[in-house]
Amino acid sequence: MKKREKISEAVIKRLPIYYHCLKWLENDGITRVSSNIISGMLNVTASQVRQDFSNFGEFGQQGYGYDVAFLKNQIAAILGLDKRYNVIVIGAGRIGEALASYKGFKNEGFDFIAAFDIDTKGRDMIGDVPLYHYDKLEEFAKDNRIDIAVIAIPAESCKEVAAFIKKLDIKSIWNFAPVFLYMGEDIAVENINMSESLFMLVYKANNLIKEK
Amino acid sequence: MKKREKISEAVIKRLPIYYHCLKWLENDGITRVSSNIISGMLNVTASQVRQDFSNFGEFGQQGYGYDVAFLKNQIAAILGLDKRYNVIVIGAGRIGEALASYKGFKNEGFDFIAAFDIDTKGRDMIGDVPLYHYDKLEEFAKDNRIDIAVIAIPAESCKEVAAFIKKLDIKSIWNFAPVFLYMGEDIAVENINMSESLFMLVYKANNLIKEK
DNA sequence: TAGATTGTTAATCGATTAACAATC
DNA sequence: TAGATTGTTAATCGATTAACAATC
Repeated sequence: MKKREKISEAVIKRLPIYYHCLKWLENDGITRVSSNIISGMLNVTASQVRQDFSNFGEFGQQGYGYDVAFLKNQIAAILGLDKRYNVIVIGAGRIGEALASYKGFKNEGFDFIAAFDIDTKGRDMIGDVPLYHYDKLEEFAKDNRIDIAVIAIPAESCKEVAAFIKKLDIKSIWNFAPVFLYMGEDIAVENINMSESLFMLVYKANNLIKEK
Repeated sequence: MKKREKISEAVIKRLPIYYHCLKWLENDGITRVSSNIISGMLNVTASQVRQDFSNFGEFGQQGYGYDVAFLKNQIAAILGLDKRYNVIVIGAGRIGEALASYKGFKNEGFDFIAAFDIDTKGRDMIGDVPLYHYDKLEEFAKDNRIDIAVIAIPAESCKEVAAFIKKLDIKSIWNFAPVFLYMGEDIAVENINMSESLFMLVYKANNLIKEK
């Protein structure tokens, strides 16, 4: 992997898309692909595909294209998907429950090791994941490596919980609370903002016909 | 509202953010705001704020700024949030259940009127929303106006269900299946792709220290 | 070899930022 | 009026696309 300068957000956003595309090709038994074919499968130009990849190294061969399995692994490595991650969920409401119970994450390298809530409602598990009172989080964090904390609680307490997560020295927050969370330089945050997405959908639908 | 040419995605993506910001100001009893203050609250420049708004009209006053309530309503109207929408959920698994049960949408103008699944598991409601067998969808669509269909099913059947939704003449799809759905010009789609978001998070976390 | 396709440089396009006249 | 802040034009910055030499 080439030494990377500063890769733009736009490029990074496309990496998971390439990754999925390559996984799909691999599942189909296809071993070889060109930037042109990728361009046809996704909403990108062939030029963009080559430009994007060349940020990280030279993964292809002139006259041949790219080896699907090799390229997939390279992109996985760039994204950090060659490692496993320990994940906890804060908030055992419906969203927290859905996330903790979803079986698909394990395949991708994400192990959901615990869930926490201020009210466990008598449950001690959600799906296969042990559920603890939120009070136990600090102790749990001492005894376990936690890579990612999922926030799945109402907006009100989101910032407070995020600050606590930072204090526990967890480096990544996946935020489902309807709040745009910005935590500064030394902690990674991704916000899933459903209502923003829903509003965008409505805008798009209302402007379908007008656009040409 | 000014006659709009072609507004860029980048601008549209910021509208829901402005909207939330203004709602927040309004709740706080603040009646007046400048582009400079908005810039301070969000991750945008004052210039960008004014540039964005001016795509749709002249909402401010020199020397004064913007009236919060007025601006909020203008943006709501641009997004189409001045109307109500009928929503159905396809898939009564954990995600579908979480969405159908979430009370917050009603406030924003979204009425969840029904859910459908190929296996209702003996339930006839999820939350306050009636649950029907998927077979009943076509009939239901004849008797009811459906503005938005939420897809909350596994990846495999997503495209098929999406095609059926299109056939029913529903104009918007909010897709939670882990598939990038592209449906062409005459139907609006928003994809909530959780695994892409999770991958981005991992990339960000792995590149925190290196960046500067 | 001839054909195909990469990686990269240069050209274009679009979005963001800066600046400022207009004006409340 | 003087100060503040808009809406807009021009300048800058960055990302996308096109083109092509290198080479498998």
